[in-house]
Amino acid sequence: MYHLIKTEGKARRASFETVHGTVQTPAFMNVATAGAIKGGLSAFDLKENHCQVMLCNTYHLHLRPGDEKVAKLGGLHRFTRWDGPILTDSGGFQVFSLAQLRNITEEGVTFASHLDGHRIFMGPEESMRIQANLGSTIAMAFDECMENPAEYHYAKNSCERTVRWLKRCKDELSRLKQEGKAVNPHQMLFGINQGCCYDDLRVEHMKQIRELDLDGYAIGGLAVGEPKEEMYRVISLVEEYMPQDKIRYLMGVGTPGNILEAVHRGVDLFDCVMPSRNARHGHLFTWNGIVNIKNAKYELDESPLDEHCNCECCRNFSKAYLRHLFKADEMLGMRLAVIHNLHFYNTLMEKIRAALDEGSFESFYKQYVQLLDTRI
RNA sequence: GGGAGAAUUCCCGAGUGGCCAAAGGGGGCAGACUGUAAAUCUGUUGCGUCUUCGCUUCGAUGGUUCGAAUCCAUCUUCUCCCA
Repeated sequence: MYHLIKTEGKARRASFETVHGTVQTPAFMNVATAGAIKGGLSAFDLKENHCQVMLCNTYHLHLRPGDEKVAKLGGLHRFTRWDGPILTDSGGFQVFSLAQLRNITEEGVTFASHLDGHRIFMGPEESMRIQANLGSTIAMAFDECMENPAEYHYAKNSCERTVRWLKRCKDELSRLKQEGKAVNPHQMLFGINQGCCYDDLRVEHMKQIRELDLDGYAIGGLAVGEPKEEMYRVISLVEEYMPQDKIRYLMGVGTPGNILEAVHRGVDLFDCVMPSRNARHGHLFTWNGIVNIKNAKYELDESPLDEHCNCECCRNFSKAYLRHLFKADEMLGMRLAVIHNLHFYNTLMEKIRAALDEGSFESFYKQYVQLLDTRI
């Protein structure tokens, strides 16, 4: 259940109730693809770093260890020991990002496993069954995330099919819940808007999926190569047609600057691989800008990564030590870096929420949009 | 004591007369990363006013040659084999 607390311009401060707890939005979900944050963080690390929602992946968990096994083990919450909300991505994006050897039909998609190359079929029903086994708080609809740019007629057909798939997802999930086959009987379903950068397709698709009265709505197919101005334009366009009383999720986005811009345009929820992946590569977000910790200039730098940050890494260690850990390929380096970046993202969201609470979001936006965009 | 072989740019290691400032790794330096197969990918790595240019470099010194990392002589160091 979505409760809008306050708005400032398009920006929304809200809370979102789930059976696994309430999410204060705007929020950033921390990506734990295979049930763990890459870099060696557990659910308890996430809790300590102010994570509200963990995101796991249908496709990956289906392959390994297998969703039926996860169900036998009591579902993802019990399995990972994360007791907060979990959102599972549907597998639609993997079809797009694991590009090789895929064949899309009305029924679903056949594609090659990245683990051993064996052919996998996944359609709306399969995705829902897997997610029901995983027992996530929120299931995502099975969609097609198109290449950018996509040819207009292809995009139009794809959007129409995604609507049909969405209806099948909704039907299948309610069937599973009715038949007691969902680990989480209160599992929610979010629909995903597509349409590339074609305005009429985006709008038409949004209008159609909002009719289905789902628990939340996502904007998909962005940040896949288009210029960021184009992304912002599409967000603003689609936002006009999104229900006011439902949570809005911008999938896979993005940089701190992207997130601030999207909140400014009315988005509530985000996820992105960037903080964790970049952290593993030594690319760190701080309130003074980007730090590439591997740079030679930090060799003798005894100061913390970010003096304004309260994470385990910044509270205890110097840049010189962190750099050394990276150079020496010590696992601790990656772990500390990932902790820091996630803490930074989660803190960014806290600051955004605080600004909205105080009615000072507009000035916060003006103060940070430049900094976050050009320096971070 | 006798014999054989080797010394290459930060490291390992190709190269045996011109197309060699010298392959390929590693390391170094820098950059990328947006619903996560990837601890991955890209660029760069002798000096110079960084150039279809010049200079210096392939253990050292001297020589052969129009031209040498590559051939010859001597020296130095190292490895292996026989005593």
